[in-house]
Amino acid sequence: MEENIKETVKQMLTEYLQKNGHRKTPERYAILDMIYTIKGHFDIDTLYHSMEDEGQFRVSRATLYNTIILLLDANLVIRHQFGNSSQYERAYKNETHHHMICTECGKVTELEDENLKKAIVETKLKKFTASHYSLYIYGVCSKCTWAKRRKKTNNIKSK
Amino acid sequence: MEENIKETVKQMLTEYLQKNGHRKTPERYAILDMIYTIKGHFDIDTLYHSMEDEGQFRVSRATLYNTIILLLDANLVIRHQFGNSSQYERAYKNETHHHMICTECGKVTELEDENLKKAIVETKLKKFTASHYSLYIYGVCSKCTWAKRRKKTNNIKSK
DNA sequence: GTCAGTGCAAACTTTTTGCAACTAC
DNA sequence: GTAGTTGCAAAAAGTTTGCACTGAC
Repeated sequence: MEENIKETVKQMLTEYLQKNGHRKTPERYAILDMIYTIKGHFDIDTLYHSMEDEGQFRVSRATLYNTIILLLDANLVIRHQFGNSSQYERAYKNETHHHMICTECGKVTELEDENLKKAIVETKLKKFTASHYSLYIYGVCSKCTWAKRRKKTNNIKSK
Repeated sequence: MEENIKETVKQMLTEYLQKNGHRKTPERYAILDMIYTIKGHFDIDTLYHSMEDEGQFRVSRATLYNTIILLLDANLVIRHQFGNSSQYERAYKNETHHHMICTECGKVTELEDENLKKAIVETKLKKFTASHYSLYIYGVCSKCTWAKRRKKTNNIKSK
């Protein structure tokens, strides 16, 4: 099943490259394969090291940046922008999910909610053709809620 | 009315600073004032120049970064992360809106939709206390849709 | 008077760019 | 053969940090 997805996205890349007059380089396929091996989010640096360590295929960071742009355009990867650096994740056969981001510790938790998904998809947009979306809910995770409460109590005590 | 908002946020900042044992520096109030003068999004660089030009108050970039962190914590400013640099906007009395981002030209359009807003706010979250959220809808704006269509036609012709 | 806060410059991180070498076509 | 790609290193862009000085308390 997983292998099936990899084969499919490989074909999608081939089609995309052909249609747009780009070359089918081994680097591009190796990067795509690695991305569809990683589960969840990753940034360029993580991808760079994964390629070398697990993927046994060395590519430069420049090539990673170039290739990611192609893959974004081919709808094979999506980009997120929480934290300092861009985060990416595979786009094909990856259920759309929402993100809860803790403003205290930066932890990102994924969230599935059918009603919410439905509401967003059904929203009518003017002069715009939507392809995908990202919902980020900011707040404080349970762990940090307790940490914050402790801190506040201490502040009061020390006064 | 606008002045009223500025007065209110100034008071909110004073309260926040007092509660957390921070000093009431003129820089902090000048920055807050400038932020509530700007309509819409801004990044640090824009804010830096606005302070000098319109606000006639010179502050260093370091202070801007420091102060923004305080204002985020005080819920007086919210941060967005589209594009390369962080974008900010005032938080108080600023209706929550959603964003449509064109993946071709990068243009960001704001969107108001009551149903959508309701659906998001009413979503129950586990182990998480939400404070605010951001919805980014990616796609192609009408202008770029036409540009893309033209390009495609040309490609076919040239083959 | 003291220490939090500021300005400055240097450092750091992430991303982009220019160019020579390479290779898919 | 040639133009699209790659790797490298330098540059750019955005943000953080160290430190001396300043000013809010």
